[in-house]
Amino acid sequence: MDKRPSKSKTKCCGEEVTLSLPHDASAEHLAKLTWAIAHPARVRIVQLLLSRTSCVCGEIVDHMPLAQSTVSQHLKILKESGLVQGEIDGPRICYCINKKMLKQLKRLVADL
Amino acid sequence: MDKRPSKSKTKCCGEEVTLSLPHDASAEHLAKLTWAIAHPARVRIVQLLLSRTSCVCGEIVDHMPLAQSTVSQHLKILKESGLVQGEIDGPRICYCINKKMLKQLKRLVADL
DNA sequence: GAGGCATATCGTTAATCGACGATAAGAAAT
DNA sequence: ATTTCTTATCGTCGATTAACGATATGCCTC
Repeated sequence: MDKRPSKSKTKCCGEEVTLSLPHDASAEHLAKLTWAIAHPARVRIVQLLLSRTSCVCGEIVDHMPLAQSTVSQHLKILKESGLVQGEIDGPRICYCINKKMLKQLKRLVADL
Repeated sequence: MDKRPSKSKTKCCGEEVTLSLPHDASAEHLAKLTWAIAHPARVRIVQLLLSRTSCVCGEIVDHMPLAQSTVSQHLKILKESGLVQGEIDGPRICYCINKKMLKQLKRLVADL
């Protein structure tokens, strides 16, 4: 997105209003993190992972009204956001919240 | 979404695992609120509205590399989420953050 | 009432999401 | 090595998003 000429608005008064907001990579970051939990199923998964002290795996599927493949996709999204980590534990995979990322998300939202 | 038979998983042990998570309307609510800011442009808008003590309007367009109609759509989404309110101010429209909603969002995220 | 701005809405398009079933891949155990 | 169980990926489909330009709507001013 934002593939357009950027309209860099020097306007007139020499104030150099490059883009008004300070480039803000944090905006992108916040958007990415919030997007990860911007779906009821993913909120549920996060809550589930938090309620169980640490990791779970196929249990998640049992606790959701969704097909295994769908849950897997949601987990992938959560992993890509960094909010969730998956570690191999024998034949199954053990998911857990990345506390550091969660804290980051909380901070970013709190600082709004 | 969630148009399927709900798979209510009584499992076996009489523990009545209806759906594991307590119906949680708050999950939906959180998902809805986070979805509203799950886009860089919308994060920007929220930040902009917060930086200016209160309302702004077409200024938003000037500060974003997006077409007016696109910004308008993002504003619509933000309004629908309740995070932003728009009040008519003569010929133009004055947008401002709904502090109450923002607080709610912060609370929901913080309580994760 | 006509003309001007400021916003909103409409209609379109390409891209992405969310869901599924079916199939592939990986590790443990037989 | 084969089976079994668990998870990931593929391919599909309908719905939704994000973006645009063009057009409609609303309110002031003249």
